[in-house]
Amino acid sequence: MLDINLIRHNLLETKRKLSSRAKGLAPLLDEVYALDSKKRNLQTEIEKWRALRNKQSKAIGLKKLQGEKVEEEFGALKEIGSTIEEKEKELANLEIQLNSLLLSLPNLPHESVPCGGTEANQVVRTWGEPPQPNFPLKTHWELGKALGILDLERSAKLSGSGFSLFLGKGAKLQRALIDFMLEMHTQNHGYKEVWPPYLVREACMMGTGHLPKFANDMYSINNDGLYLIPTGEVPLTNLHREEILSESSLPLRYVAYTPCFRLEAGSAGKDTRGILRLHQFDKVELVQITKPEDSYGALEEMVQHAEKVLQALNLCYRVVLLASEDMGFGAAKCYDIEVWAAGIQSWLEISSVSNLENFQARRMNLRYKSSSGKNILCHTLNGSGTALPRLVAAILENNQKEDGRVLIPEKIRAYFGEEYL
RNA sequence: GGACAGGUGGCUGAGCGGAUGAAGGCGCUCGACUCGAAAUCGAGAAUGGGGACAAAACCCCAUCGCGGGUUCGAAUCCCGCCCUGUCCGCCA
Repeated sequence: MLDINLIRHNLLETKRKLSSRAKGLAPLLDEVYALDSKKRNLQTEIEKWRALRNKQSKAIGLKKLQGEKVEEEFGALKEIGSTIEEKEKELANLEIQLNSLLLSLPNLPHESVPCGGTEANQVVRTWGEPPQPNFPLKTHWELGKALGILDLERSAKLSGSGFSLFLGKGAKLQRALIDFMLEMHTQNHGYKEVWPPYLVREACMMGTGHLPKFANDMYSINNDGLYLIPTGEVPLTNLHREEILSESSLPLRYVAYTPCFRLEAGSAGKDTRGILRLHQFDKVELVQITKPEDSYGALEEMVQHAEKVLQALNLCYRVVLLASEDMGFGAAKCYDIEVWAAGIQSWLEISSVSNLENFQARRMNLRYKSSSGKNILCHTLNGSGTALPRLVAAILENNQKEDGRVLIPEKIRAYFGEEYL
């Protein structure tokens, strides 16, 4: 959520920044501005009436205590009461309009973010070399099927398209990769391991910004109003919703393995082969909660934490700084990490690391008490460290041998136990 | 899922229709005493918002789990919901 004070005092600047994300957003800010001033006028008026009522009610109480008659004063006060009630309804209405508008606006891009669409994305660095063996390369779904570790026919039988089913060594590989990544982030990068719920309340989804705008992308439980998490970011970031943290506890670093559930309503027909786009997939997620002045340092750090995973697995990747129009809803700045998949000859987005600044913190009222005694909104960051299906796809396709076997990266053999799939 | 008991400031805990934004205690901050500390004494200290202002002081409003209702007036009475605890049931 944007800071209403920013819109009040720097309307033009805010409009300019927001416009770089998508066309048509600037007029909404005019609307916010108008609603807000209307709201404040009405609020001031109501408060004057309330002050009057409080004063007179108190006077009645005093009189009554002294045994004086007070009944004749009730009429006038009752009238004030109904005036207030009427205006309060009007105010509540304004507030709902204003709030739903504010909740639907994306975050402002950081000044270092390039303006434009995907064509303006910048490759920041590339690591490793795409493998170029001298035999025809198979895709991960061909390899998975041939090795008997990935059965997409049967996952469709169970759940329809957009699900995966790993068997035997394929299943074990999932477990090994999860374990490997959790160990790395907890032991080397200072994250605290968390095993959170995968169903959360509506308030959590509001807090991270997945609601109200993206209800159509999520699975919900109509029995009790809970939502299946689309990413581990949701439970991790919401851990401290509505809290005032102590300054010394920051930064907080959390890592969790979770499954992720996405309806993918808007992506019908995209990435239909293999396991590149699923309704349910697994991910190791990193989250940091920091002081405002520390968040951009933390962002660079987190990208490197995710990179370490790919480096350890010896997978070629590149880091991309996303342009303003390509970033997610709440991000002020975002890096994607794309891993090379040799079989399908493509870069796969395997991690997305974002600084949300105080966008989520404002929604979830997440603050810390500074040494001066002030309560200050925290900054929140999240990033995948990393997503599993695309990691598996990359390992399969990049490490395949001519005879169809797949070499297990050395660093996870301790977790996996064998040299080949 | 059922029954009962609860939800009040950083914590504990009183208040159960009016002068209470909230007693007492603990903790915290500042000051006095002290060579220093402890003890003692004094003072201060919630959050959000609006107004005014260069800014602060200041004025006002809201907030006692959340949302409604009754009332001139609600932490207090009524209704609904959420959460916590205990017991019972069910269950991995």
